[in-house]
Amino acid sequence: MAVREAPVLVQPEVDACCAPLQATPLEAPEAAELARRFGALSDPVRLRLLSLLATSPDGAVCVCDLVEPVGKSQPTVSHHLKVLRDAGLVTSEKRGTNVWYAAVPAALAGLREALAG
Amino acid sequence: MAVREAPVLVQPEVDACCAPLQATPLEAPEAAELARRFGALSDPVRLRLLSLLATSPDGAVCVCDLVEPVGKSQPTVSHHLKVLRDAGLVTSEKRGTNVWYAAVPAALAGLREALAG
DNA sequence: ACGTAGTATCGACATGCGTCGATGGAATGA
DNA sequence: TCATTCCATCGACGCATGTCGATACTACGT
Repeated sequence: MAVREAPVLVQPEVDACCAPLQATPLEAPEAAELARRFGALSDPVRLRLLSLLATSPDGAVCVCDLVEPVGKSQPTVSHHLKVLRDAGLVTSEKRGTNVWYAAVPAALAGLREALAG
Repeated sequence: MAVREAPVLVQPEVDACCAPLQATPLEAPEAAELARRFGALSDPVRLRLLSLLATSPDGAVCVCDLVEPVGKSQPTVSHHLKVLRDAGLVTSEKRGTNVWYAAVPAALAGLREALAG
């Protein structure tokens, strides 16, 4: 928890998954992909982690500073971060022995559009 | 599947669950509630059902017209509709022997706000 | 009263998922 | 070289969830 300098993580490309629910009836493949992404948001621990990243003034947070706030074991936090990363909602970057995570705003925007009216 | 007159369903009150993820770090109770709602969107069948309701020109669809499009058994469709209703994303109304379901746009808007940047 | 059609519920099964302790692996400092 | 710190992976456990067939229930038509 010592003072560290937060790196600025590169934001990955994000592919806009699906058309809005209200546009046209969702087909099976689109629905599966959207469900996978919303599934990443369907756990309270993951939402809190994502919120911690999104509200970080530096834009990135070290894993070591994520474990205590959510009150789960280190392996559990690592697991959830992996789920978020696989869903494209966060990015990570190794910096020495530390790993920094950052939210991907464009990915959140993409999900928002799927819910657009 | 005969021609039926679609009723206009009353839209229920929706309580704005949570502040945006980017506003302030999500606390456990808020996170649990948000996760519950996103969990309702984490299944492809439910997303397709919701999309069918949201794209219906009449604003409401009879259950009997939802079973075939999603390709699941009637009990399974009934189960998913219940999950969506418990999450406040859809409303239902009995009309004779039929039950009509409609999307709740305000609920979708609430989730969109939680993702707002 | 009786049969029929439309939904919801029940019971059961398989699978997925969250959780943790233990372990492995990489990078740093002594 | 060795110990330490940080993070990811593994293995295992219990619980939640998606799915279906069978069944119960309600409203309607005859």
